[in-house]
Amino acid sequence: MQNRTHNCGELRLENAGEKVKIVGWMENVREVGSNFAFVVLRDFYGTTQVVIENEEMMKRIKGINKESTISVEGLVRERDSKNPKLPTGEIEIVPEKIELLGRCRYNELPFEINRSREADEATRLKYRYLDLRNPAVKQNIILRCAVVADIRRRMTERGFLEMTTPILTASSPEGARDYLVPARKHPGKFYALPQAPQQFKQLLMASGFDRYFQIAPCFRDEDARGDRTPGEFYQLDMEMAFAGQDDVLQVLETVLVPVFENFGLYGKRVTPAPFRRIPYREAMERYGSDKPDLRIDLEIQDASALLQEIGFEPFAGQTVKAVVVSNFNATRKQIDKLCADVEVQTAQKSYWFRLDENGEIVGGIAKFIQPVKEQVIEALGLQPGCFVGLAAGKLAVAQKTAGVLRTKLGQLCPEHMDKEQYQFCWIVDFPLYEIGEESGELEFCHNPFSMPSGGLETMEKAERGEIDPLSIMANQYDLVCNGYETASGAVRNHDPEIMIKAFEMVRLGEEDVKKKFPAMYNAFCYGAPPHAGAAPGIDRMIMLLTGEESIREVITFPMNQRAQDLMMDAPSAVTRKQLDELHIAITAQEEE
RNA sequence: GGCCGAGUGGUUCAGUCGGUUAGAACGCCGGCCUGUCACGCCGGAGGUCGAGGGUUCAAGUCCCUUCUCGGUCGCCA
Repeated sequence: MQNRTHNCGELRLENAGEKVKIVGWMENVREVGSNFAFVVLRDFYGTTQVVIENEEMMKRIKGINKESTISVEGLVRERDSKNPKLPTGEIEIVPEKIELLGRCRYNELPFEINRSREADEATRLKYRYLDLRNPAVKQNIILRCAVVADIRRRMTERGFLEMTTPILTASSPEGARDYLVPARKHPGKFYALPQAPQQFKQLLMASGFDRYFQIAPCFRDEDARGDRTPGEFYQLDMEMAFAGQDDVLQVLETVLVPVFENFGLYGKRVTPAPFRRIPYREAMERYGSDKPDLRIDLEIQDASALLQEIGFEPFAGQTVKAVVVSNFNATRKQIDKLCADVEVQTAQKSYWFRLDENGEIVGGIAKFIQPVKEQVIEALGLQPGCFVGLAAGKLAVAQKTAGVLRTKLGQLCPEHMDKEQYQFCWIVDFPLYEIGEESGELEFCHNPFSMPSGGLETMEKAERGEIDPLSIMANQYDLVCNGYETASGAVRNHDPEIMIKAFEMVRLGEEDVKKKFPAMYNAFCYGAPPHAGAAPGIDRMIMLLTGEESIREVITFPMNQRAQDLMMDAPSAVTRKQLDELHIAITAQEEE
């Protein structure tokens, strides 16, 4: 027999008596007698048991290290003792011929394949090809393939064309740090890897493509987080011509809900479309975050007027935000841990007190609350058994701290957080401008591509000083799921005149627009369609679908926190000749 | 770049107040075992306690420096 007749996951009782050939990795050998053993053969599809019953085969097997690849030809036989936990647990193979296909030269591996998830992460990344042999690790990647295929089908069905855009492109003047690529033919000049195909997809709209999408690689030279891989990531980049916010939201809702229902952990427990739309300011006020976890039923209340003047120093003259938790029964130890965690994450202190079962104010800052007890109970709607978490500071700081407090309190109280579901919402009406923390001047809040709400009229009013620039909203939206930002998009600014006015507000002008976005500015001067789009992050979506907390678990070959590929040893030094060709001189060299 | 945590046989960890020969589980090697499936039983090998310096009669343990990994803040239009 040349090729395998079956894979390791498909043989069943009805195959008994057939002569077959299977191939795979020798996962384990269980010797249970002098010339009697069970060999577990594993391939992509599953595992199948091979039974060794004579001296010849025993010798053969003993000469082969585990994790070698072998082929086994033999007869399928019903097992004497079946294993109901395995799909192939009713049969075994009685081998006539065992061939060694690829020898594993080591009898000790960096980690045990089936327990690789417990191993040190750097070791896993270095030996990622072994880590991926673990079916539990491989499963996330398989799911990712299925999800991407499903998204492609759904987008294509809706008339979106999948188009690729350049990977070597121009450095973009704003946003994250670029990855630069030296241009051999142009000494001193550089390509950049795109942070997103943003400008290209908008140019496609100007070209008359009506609906575009791409599973697009994006490159940003920024530091990693648990939910953010360094270097590169993928997004479902999409854009629609002659379309507005409602069109984009509707497409994403109808594409993503079935994806989460079919591939997620919680079946049909997915927010039905249309999702709630929460204005940015309201989200900050009620949830203390622009990516609220709506699985938590707690909301933030304002307690500034109530608590500012009670003589508790940290509250004096500050905005005070409160999170009230009913039927609270966590321990003192848990509360202290909670406050410590909040402080680590926000660099802000948080405060608390409780209204105990007897209606007494106790714990934390109780003695400061005591004098205004009745007003506090009334204003915050407290019942006996309530816990009140408090944060204070300038408005944004108090909101953000209370937001973290809210999330942690939700996670602490199962009664207030129904975890087993996907809760979606849109955050809309982001401010177009903000006062930059360093500059103290007006700056773009998010990105300069979004259409200001109200368009030209709004910008003219702002120009004449009739409205505060800070009150201008952008037609921009984020998709949030379970506290993660899963997509970001906008109705784009396709009008050169509005673009210039938007730039003028931040002390830039026509020349700056032309310089920063020459292609887009010029293209839009030749008749551009109104258009809108968005970009859900694929990696984060797979995290949500698999329940993984580390983004590295859903990427085939991830880099570590310091943006190194330990398996390929990237980044690495290059030869002098390569550098010379690229007209690159290294001025400062790290000790190596 | 700041802060927090971790680093001990191949792997995951324990190691008390500084005190005898640094332990366990899994893995590996050898032996036994004819229905295992996380097989079992017996025996064995395997350690520069991340690195360097210091305190001490004595350091895995205390102090200083440094490296590495993870988390977090800054950063991510």
